Parts: sequence; structure tokens; C-alpha cells
Amino acid sequence: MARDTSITRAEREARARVEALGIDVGSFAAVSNIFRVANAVRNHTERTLLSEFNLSFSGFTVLWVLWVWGPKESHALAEESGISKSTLTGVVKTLERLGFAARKPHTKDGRRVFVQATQKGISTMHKIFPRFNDIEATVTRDLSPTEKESLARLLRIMLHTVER
Amino acid sequence: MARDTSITRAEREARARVEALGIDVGSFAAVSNIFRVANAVRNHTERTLLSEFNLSFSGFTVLWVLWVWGPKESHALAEESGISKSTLTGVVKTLERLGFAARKPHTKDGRRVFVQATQKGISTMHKIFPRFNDIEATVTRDLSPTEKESLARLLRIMLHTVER
DNA sequence: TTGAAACCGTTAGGTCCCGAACGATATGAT
DNA sequence: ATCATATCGTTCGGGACCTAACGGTTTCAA
Repeated sequence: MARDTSITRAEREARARVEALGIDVGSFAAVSNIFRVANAVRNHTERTLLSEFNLSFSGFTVLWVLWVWGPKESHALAEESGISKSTLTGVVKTLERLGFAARKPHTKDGRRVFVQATQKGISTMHKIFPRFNDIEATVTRDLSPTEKESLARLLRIMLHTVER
Repeated sequence: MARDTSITRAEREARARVEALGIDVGSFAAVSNIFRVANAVRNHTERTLLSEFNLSFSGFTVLWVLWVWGPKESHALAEESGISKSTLTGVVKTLERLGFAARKPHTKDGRRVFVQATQKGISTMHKIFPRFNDIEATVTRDLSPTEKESLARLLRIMLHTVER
């Protein structure tokens, strides 16, 4: 049986409304579907996995960054996690309360603060990440390995365009 | 000059950390790059365009759905916008305060409520949407039309997998 | 050495966001 | 006709999220 790659009713409706305005439908389709997929996967992950650990998606992201990169200064951690510095303050507070992360003042510069994952944070990531990857595998199960690679490649091109 | 399609330093670092755990790297790369791109484009759009109209990205999305579909009941509007019913209540309140949307009670069923875009809401969308599409075109400018179509197609497959 | 400028993380204020619980309304079986 | 059940939108509590403003710290030039 052929895979269903047809556009959704919603997308068809949107096009009809939008075509009159001289819109670039190709860009529109690409970008709006990125939002749809990201939103769906994020919500699903929060509900079915992260809630079990009292983690928000951002909390998970921040902890993941700390796990991958080791201790990081706040501004760099916020940047890498894709959130603002002020949001990070709150997220780290929550991670501290949960015992997943800790603050560590800079020895030389009184303004700067390091954040690092605790042992509990790391062992929790060891529990969560394989299950997170299961979700990633599930939501991409109808793509071939080549298609997954192609998808990642196209997104990397966009990322490169956007981030500078 | 060849386009830069290489993985980022962050992604390389992540792989090193993660490969020991028997992770499906293909799914990981595809999904995590979706989040990165979605986040970057969303933030950029809010800062450079939507803030001008005091709209959040969700507010914009909801108004966009109303523009495309016409009046909708709350539960369907929330579903279509990818947010919960309770969140929608707040977003619609904001849209009402801005004069972009209005509530309309159901004539037969006292529980149900219709939401619709006002004239001001519609004319605002006429202003915003072309500029939103400009952003979409910009962030995809390094993709060929064929690549954009391919990207949208792969995402539609995922959407189809996730949404049922 | 002292004062302006730059930089760092936090706080303040407002909206978004969710699940759970709640009141109001409708439905359907008895 | 009644009462349990289902459904609808809202409220509540708590965290996430942003920008702007802030206080503390460092840097660097006069």
C-alpha cells in the first residue's frame, strides 16, 4: 500500500485562503509543517514521558545540554537551550528543587555562575534519554533511513540560514 | 561554492555522548533538528513581527485558524491550533481585548461557544500574513523549490504518523 | 585611582501553557 | 420525570516564557 503523503484538509483549506495574496506556497508548506510536527511531538513527549519526572520540555532540554556538554555558564546554557537568560533562571531553580542540577559560583568573576547536572540528574538522563529516543523512532517510523537523513540535512540547511 | 550541510558542533557533541547508549542516531538527528528550527523561527517571528501587533505566536496561530476556517467552536479551535482548551480561554481573552476576535454563544446549546475573527482581526491578518510569509521565504531561501517540497512531504508523513 | 561603560544573572510584570477540578448544560436510560 | 452520565468552556495553581529594568561586578581609559 502506498504511503499517505497527501496534504491534510487543514492545509488545503489554508492554501485556498492564502493563494489570493501572492504567497509563496512552498515556503509556507515547509515552515508550517515544521511547527505542526514540533508541537505535536513536544506535547506528546511531555504528556507520556517527562511528566513522570516532573520535567517540562525546557527542563529536559536544559538538563540534556548539561549532560552532553558538562558544566556551563548561564548565558551559554540559555543560548544552547534556545531560551532567554531570565527563563533559564526559573528553569534552573526548578531543576535545583528537583535535585537534578546545581549552581556553582565562578571563582574569579563574581558575576558569573556555572550550572551543572548532579549525579541524580545524570542518572535520570540515563533513564529518560533512551525512552525519548524511542519516541523519536516512533514518530519517524514511516520514514526510511535515507529519508530521515534527508530530513535532517534540509533542516540543517535552514538552521544554518537562520542562526546567522 | 558548496552549501554547508555539515552537522553543527552541538550535534556532533551530542552524538558522542549518546552513541554509547544504543541510540537511533538517524531519528535523533531528524527530530532534534525539527525542534531547533521550529524554536528559532518562532522566536524570530515573535520578536521581529508579532510584537508589533501585541500578538504571541499562539495568538497569531489562533487568529490565523479563524481567518482560514471562519467561526469555530472552542474545542475545535483549540485542537486545530495545537493548544489545550484552557489555554485557548486565555488566548481568546487576549484576542478579544485587542479587538481581533469575539465570542458568540450557541443558540441551542448553552454549553457551547463560537469564536470568530472580527473585521479588525481579518484586516490585521491581511497585514501580517504576507510579512509572515516573507519570513518563511527567508528562512528557506537556501532550499530549492524541490527541496522545500521534499521537506514538506517528509514532515507530512510524520504528522500522519503522530496524529493518530 | 576613579569613574564610565560593558557585562552578568536576577527580578518584575505580563502572557502562555498545561492538567485537574468545577459549574452549567444536555442526553439518555429507566 | 428523574437521575446518572457525558460534554462543554472556565477557573485554578504552578511552571514556562519573554522583554525591560535592575543591582552587582569587572574592565579599561583618563
